[in-house]
Amino acid sequence: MSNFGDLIRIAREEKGLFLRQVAAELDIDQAIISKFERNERKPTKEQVLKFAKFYKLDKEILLVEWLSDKVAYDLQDENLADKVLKAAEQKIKYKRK
Amino acid sequence: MSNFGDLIRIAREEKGLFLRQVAAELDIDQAIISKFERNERKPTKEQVLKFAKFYKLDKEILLVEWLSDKVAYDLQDENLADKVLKAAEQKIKYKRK
DNA sequence: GTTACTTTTGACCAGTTTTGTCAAAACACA
DNA sequence: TGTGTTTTGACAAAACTGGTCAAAAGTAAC
Repeated sequence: MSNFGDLIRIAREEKGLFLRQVAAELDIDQAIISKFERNERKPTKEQVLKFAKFYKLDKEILLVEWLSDKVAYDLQDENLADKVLKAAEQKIKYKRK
Repeated sequence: MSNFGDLIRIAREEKGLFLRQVAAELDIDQAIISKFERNERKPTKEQVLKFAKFYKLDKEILLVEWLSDKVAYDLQDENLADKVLKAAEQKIKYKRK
């Protein structure tokens, strides 16, 4: 199962870059990027888009990864997760009208 | 489409109680309960459980309503909502192992 | 083991968001 | 108008986030 951190760590390693370099390029502290890569902290949406652009990753894929990490995190210790997701789906559909 | 606020407002009206009375009973400021009922504020989990107990509503139903409101809110302006929910579902399933 | 480097950890701060309190305003209705 | 309920909004307190930094831990060559 993939997650946001893995995606950006793999992208960085494939390009052979150090945290320091990415940090300088994106103007984000390297300690924070380290935490993003280990899923210890969640980036903001702007940061997600920065990563997508810099690593040339599909914006949508990265955003979905990021948001679903967040949702899964919110529901992690809820045994009601399935019901919640179904209900949320209905509500979102409803709002679209 | 139901939501947390409607459920507790209807429950209160069915019992013919005033906000003041519920507030005293649950030790929550009546202004806040008024806001919960109009979905202007989100309660904490503890508060959700207090309402379930007091109104004798099914705990699970109320929690699902509350959590799905939250998830739907988080994803409201994301056109990726469907993909996000599917991905989150997979992640939760995966974590269960 | 020492050196030279990268990554991780944790303490701290600042800014934002959330939650609670309260009283006044708005509303309902006899 | 008078008596009650509900809603609103300003404010404070508490909790949460996001960023900064330096020290600690890890890695590899020598």
